[in-house]
Amino acid sequence: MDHTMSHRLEDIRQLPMLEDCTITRQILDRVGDKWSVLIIVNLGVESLRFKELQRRSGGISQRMLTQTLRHLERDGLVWRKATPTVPLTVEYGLTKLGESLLQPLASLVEWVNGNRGEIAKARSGYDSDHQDTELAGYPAVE
Amino acid sequence: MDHTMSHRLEDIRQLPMLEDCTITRQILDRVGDKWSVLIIVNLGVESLRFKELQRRSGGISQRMLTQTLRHLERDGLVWRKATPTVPLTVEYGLTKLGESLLQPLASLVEWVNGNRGEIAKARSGYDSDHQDTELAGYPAVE
DNA sequence: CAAAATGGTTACCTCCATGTAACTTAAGCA
DNA sequence: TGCTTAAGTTACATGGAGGTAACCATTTTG
Repeated sequence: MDHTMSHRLEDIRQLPMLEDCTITRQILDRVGDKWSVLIIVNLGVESLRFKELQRRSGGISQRMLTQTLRHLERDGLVWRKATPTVPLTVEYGLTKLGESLLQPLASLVEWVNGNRGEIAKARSGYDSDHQDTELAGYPAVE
Repeated sequence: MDHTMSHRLEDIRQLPMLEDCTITRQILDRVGDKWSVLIIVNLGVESLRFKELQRRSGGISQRMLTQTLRHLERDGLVWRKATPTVPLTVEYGLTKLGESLLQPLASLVEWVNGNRGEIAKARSGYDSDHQDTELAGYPAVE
């Protein structure tokens, strides 16, 4: 029983759908942007008002927070509820769809946490082998 | 038995590690960049030489392909094997670590594929509610 | 009276990710 | 002679992501 390409995931064959797939790229962009994941995770803990969310998302500006929230809301991951008090009260939270994204995100983050050491090792190995040909300046390691 | 915050993932409590965590951000950047996931997926199918990898990664330039590969190699996700033939022969493939990332990535891509419809619906709903306040020009939907 | 707080919007600036195109080396081929 | 190939590197240009700061309305607090 010769099976040279043994333990690859069977999922893999489906993944190349990604090439022509605009929406997948857009969601990956969202996952990759500077604030979305952090916002989603914070709202995953509990629903929050704008300012409180900002406080918990260390250093995000009002502009970026609104922008990020608008994107997430547009994609149906986050809901927004404004109460016309004075001053205005606005609450944000995850929709069902947003919550369903927590699992895949957690997989990713857990992968990083589980492989932090190996990544760091790979990097310092690579760096000492390539001291000359510098790669876009990473600050050493870990 | 009152448990107001019922069905949240327990993982969530671990996730905020992400805030101070440079390396997580770096890996998310990689996931979010334009080519890394595509390259990883292609190499997930089989190891490939440079040109063949380029052909399968529709439209990537030599410059971006080398750059992306160098980053992935540095992080220990991809190996590179150069054979000093003439012209030079170089083969790329996933390391064990790289292969172990396929699963989390597949989760994400599958999430997108499974929720494509709902996302599209959310977007058109949002857009018709906010025809005025335009969000960074998305091209309609799906 | 002035400052703070809430939830934004708008204008402006900068840096980096990405794209394009030319150049390289050594051999094979017509 | 000169074109092609493989696997890059280098220089240059650009769009957009992201940061900073000012401004808005209204009410409460000092």
